[in-house]
Amino acid sequence: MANNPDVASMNAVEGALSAIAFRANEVAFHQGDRADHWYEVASGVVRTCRFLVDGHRHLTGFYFPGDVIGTSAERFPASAEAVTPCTLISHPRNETAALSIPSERALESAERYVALLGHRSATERIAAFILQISRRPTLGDRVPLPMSRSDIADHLGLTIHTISRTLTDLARRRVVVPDGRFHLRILDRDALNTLACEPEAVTSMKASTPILKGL
Amino acid sequence: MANNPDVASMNAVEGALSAIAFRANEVAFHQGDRADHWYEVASGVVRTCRFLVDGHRHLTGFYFPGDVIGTSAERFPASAEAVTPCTLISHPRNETAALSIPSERALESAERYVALLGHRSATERIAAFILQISRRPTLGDRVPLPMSRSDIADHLGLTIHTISRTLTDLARRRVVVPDGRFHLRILDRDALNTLACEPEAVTSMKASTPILKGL
DNA sequence: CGCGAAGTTGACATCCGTCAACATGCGTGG
DNA sequence: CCACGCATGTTGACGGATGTCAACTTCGCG
Repeated sequence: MANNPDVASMNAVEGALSAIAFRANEVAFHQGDRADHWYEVASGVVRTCRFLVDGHRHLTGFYFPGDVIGTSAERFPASAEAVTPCTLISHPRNETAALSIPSERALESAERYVALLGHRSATERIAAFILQISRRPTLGDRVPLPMSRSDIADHLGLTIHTISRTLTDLARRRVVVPDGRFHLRILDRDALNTLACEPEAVTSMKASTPILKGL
Repeated sequence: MANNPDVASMNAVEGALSAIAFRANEVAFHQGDRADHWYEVASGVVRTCRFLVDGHRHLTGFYFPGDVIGTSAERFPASAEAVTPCTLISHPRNETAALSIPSERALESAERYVALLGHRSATERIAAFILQISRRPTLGDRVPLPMSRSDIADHLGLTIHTISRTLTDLARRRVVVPDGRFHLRILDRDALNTLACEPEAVTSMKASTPILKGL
């Protein structure tokens, strides 16, 4: 329902584009579905989910306006659900160009993600998460956080309790404070960067696990 | 040095193949190098590593004879080192066919890996790790474990102490026992499967993080 | 006003990392 | 053949971070 002609015309290069609106928590597509379309977020926020047999849910990512979903494989490796009411533009999957580059990017971000989940504390994960969101264009120090604690928890591999406690602690330390119901305000970006200490890969090194033990 | 003509001829479909031998801990290629060749493990075991600025090492995978390395991207996302003395067959990267499928597979295994690191206990990770190795063809219940504890730790996001303790515990419970210096013997594969409880993704589900809480 | 969902906070338990001591294996050199 | 030293692995004691359980609060909505 509620098509959005403005949005649809934004990218109307070919004829077959269509904009689809979703209510919060509606499912845009399911994991395993044939990916004969890919999607661009026009408005709202989307999450991609995988459900594991042990009952856990794993959110592989959040997608904001301008982001694209479902370009990397022949079938969707995760389902997509609306975090907020949102509009998606669906693109038929015939332009072959859209294939390899996003795939590499997906792999790259997967690797960064692995590093994040590997051995990092709750504070580090949350700091990195906030910074990641804050880094998208046109955003200043006011970071949207439209997803629930449970969504964040399932994305970072933590519990809602730890999320809550850590955010309270960051607020007490005046690093990021709540700003309205669905936003955070970054007060001390340097501190946040230090906390996150992004584990970017370096090209060469001899050290093993212990941090600069005997060096 | 020490080329292996038997191995080199095994796959000699084109002319430009070459087999290269490496001693244990030698580096086959570095992270960031142009991937104008890809490699097939002919003998021995190889690990792929990423080094993070915080001094941690992250092993993205282990490769056994028959496995291929470095097919997914234009530049190697990780360096490759010999775990044991090994022989690699290098293939020039011109056949375009080798690109997209392995890339999807890499992404898929990355996602499984993320699920593994997400929220799973040391025992679950180690059980899954052993099962993963044991699953390769021609292996029975005798699982090769040629890599050091430190390698396993850096792969699973644990410490060598936890690895050691957990293996001891699994042996005490008669699930897997040491079998020679570099092998394990699986005594109770069912128990191992239960412990690992492979978090295979299912296609639909409503549950959130808590395991079947109110259902 | 009341109810349920979501979030916060506290008490407690548990897992795993850290520190430290010791054991084992292996190569080198006497 | 043994002595020694270093790398690797094992084990124990301990503490801290985070999950679990439970109580309470807040918010949105009828």
